Amino acid sequence: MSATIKDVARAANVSIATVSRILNNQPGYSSKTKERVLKAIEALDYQPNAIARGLISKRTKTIGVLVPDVSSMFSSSLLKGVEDAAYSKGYSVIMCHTAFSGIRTMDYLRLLNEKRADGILFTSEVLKEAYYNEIQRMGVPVVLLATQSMSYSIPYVKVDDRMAAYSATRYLIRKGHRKIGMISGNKEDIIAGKPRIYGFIQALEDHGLPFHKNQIVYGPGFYFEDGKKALPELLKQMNGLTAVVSASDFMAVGAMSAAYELGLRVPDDLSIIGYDNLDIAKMSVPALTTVAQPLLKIGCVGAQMLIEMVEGRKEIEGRILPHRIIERGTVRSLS
Amino acid sequence: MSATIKDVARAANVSIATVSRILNNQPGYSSKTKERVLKAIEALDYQPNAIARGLISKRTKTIGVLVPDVSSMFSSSLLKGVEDAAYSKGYSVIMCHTAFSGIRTMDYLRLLNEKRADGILFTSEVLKEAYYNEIQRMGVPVVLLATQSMSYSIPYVKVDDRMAAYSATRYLIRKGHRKIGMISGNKEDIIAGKPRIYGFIQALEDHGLPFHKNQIVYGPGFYFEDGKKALPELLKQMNGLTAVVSASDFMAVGAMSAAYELGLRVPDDLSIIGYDNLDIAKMSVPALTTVAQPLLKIGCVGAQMLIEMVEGRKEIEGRILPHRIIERGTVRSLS
DNA sequence: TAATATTAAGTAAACGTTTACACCACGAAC
DNA sequence: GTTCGTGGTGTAAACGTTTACTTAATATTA
Repeated sequence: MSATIKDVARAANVSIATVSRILNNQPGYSSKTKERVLKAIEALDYQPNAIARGLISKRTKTIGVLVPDVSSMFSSSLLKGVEDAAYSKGYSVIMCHTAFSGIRTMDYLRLLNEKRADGILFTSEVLKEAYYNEIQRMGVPVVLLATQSMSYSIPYVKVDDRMAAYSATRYLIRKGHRKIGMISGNKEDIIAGKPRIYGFIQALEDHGLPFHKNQIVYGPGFYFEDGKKALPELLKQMNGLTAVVSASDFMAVGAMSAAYELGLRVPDDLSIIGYDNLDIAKMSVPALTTVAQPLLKIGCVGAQMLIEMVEGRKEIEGRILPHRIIERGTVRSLS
Repeated sequence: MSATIKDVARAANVSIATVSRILNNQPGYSSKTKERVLKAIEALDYQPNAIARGLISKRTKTIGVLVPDVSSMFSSSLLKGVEDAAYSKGYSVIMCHTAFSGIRTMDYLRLLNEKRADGILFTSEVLKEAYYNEIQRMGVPVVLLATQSMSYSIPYVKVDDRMAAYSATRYLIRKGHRKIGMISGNKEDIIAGKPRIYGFIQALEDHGLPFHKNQIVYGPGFYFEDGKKALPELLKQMNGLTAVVSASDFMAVGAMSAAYELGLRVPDDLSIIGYDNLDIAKMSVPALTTVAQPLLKIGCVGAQMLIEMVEGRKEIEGRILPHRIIERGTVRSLS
C-alpha cells in the first residue's frame, strides 16, 4: 500500500529515527541529509500514519462534539464554528448526534474513549451525572457549549440567557409596548427555559409593568409547532396583546405562521421578537427582529478553549459572550 | 491511565491472545476462561484501544464526509442521515467543511488519508480531477452524495434533477398556469443548474407551451439573496407571469420576500414552487409548496453503500432516489 | 595534545492490539 | 500402544511511529 517511514529511510539511506526527526522538525541532522530525506518523501509521496503516531504519542488530534440534533439550524451553526477552529489548529472533529438520548450519548462517550479523542465538546443539553462520570473516567478535557453545569465546575461558552431575554423585553418596552406576552419553551429547562423567563419578568418589573402569570405560555419544546400552537393560547389569555417575546426563532416563526392564519398582520397588529438569530430569521416574511446568540463564535471559542486545555493550559474558566438585538421587520414602534 | 489488554490478561491469568480472542469473539477458549476474562474486563473497566486496533487491522471504522457548508440546512440534513447510518453500523464520521475551497478540500483529503479513514463521502460539489486523484491514491472507496461525476465512474446517491424540475413545472401546468418563469441558480452548475433548467424547458414543451429564454433568470448561486434579486428581474422580463419554479427553497423564500416588498401576494397574485424541501419550507408564510429531495435518506443510503464497500462488497452502482411534490400553500389553482 | 563538548547519526524499545504458529493434553481410531 | 486430530492456550511477530539511549566523528577548549 502506501509508503511508510521505513521506505523513506531506505530510499534516503538513513535510519527511520532521522526521518522522524525531520518530520517533526527536531534537531539532529545536517541540511544535506534533510534535503535527501525531503526528496525521498516527495518521490515516494509519503504521508505519515496518524494512527501509528497516535498510538505512541497518545494524542489523536481529534475532538468529539456531541450535539442533540445535527440537522437543526442551531446545532449546525455551532458545528461550523467548532469545525473552523479545529481545522485551523490541525484538529479534526467527530460528529456525535445524540438525538437527546441518554444511551446514545453514553454510547458516543464510550466510542470517543475507544478512539482516544483528545477532548470533548458537549452542547445544548444538561450534563447528567452519568455523562460527567464517564468523561472523568476518560480523563480528557470538556467544554460546554451553549449550556452550563450547575453541579460541576466545567468551563463553558454561552450567552447570558437571562440578560438576553431581559434585553429583548426591554427593547419592546422602549418601542412603546405595554401589553407584552411571552412564548416560552419548556419551563423546566434550566438553560433555555427558566433564565429567559426570569429575564422577561424582571424587565417588566424594572419598568413598572405589572406581571401576571397568564402573560406566558409554555411549549413542550422550542420548535416551530410549539410556537404555532402557543400564540393562539396567548391571545386567549391576554387582552390587548401588542407584542410577544419568543424563546426561540423557531417559535417566533411558528407564531408568525399562526398570526397569518388568524388574519393578524405582523408587525402592524402584533410585534414579535425572536431569540437566536438563525438563518431563518432573515428569511422570514417579514424578516424577524431577534436577539442574536453568536453561535458560530460560541463554537469557535469553545473549540479553541478545548484545544488549549488539550495542549496543557489548565484551569480555564467559563465565558459569557455578548448577545445583541438585530432589528428587522417584526417589531412596530408604538410611540 | 486506563487499563490495557495486558492488565486484563494478568488479572484473569491468561495470555493477551486469549483476551483478544474473547473480545473479538473468535473461537478458542473454554467458557470458564471466558467468564473469568469478562469479569476481569468488568472489574478493570477495560475498553479496547481503537488506535492500536486500527494500526494492526488497517481499519479505523471511521469515514470522512466532505460538505461545502456544514451549517447550511441542505448539508445538515445530509449529515444527519450519514451520521445515523454510520452510528448504527458502528462507524464514526469526521466532519469536513470544505467551504467550497479547493485547497481546503485537498487539505482534508490528506488529513483523512493520514488518519486512515476507511472511506469518503463527497457531497454537493463536482469532483475535480485533483480530488479524484488524491482519493485514488488513498485507495479507499468513495460515494457521491447529491452530486454525480461525468468524468469518473463512481457510485452516487441523488435525485434525478431533471425529472424533479420537470415534475415541478408540470405540477404548475396542471394547476392551470401558462405563464411560468424560472428562477435558476448558477447556470454553469452541472448538477443543480443545467439539469433543472432542461427539465423546466422540456416540461413546457411537452405541454405545448412555447419557451423563450427570457422566462429564466439566473442567480450566481442558489441562496436567499439570489432569489430575492431574481424575482423582480423575472417580473420585468415576463408579462403576465403567474407562477415560478425556483431551483432551491432558499431562492423560493427569497422570491417570496421580494414579492412581499413588491406588494404581490403569494399565492393569490403569484404562485411559487421550491426545490429541496428544507425545514424552512414548512416554516415560511405561507408554507412553501416544493419538490422534495429526500436528503436524510440520501445521506443514509450513501453511508450504507460506502460502508458496504469498505467491508468488501465491490461494484456498487449509482442510485437515483425518488423525489416528490409536497403541496403546501404557495401554489394557487387557476382552473 | 589530551580532554571534553557538540553534532549527526543509528539502535532498539515502546505504544496496545491482532494473529500466525507452536504447544500440550486428551480422547478417538487403528 | 502408537498415531492422529482437536480444543484450549501461549508466544512472539507485526502494524508504523516516537524517543531514550548509544556511538562515532568532529569541533572546542585548556
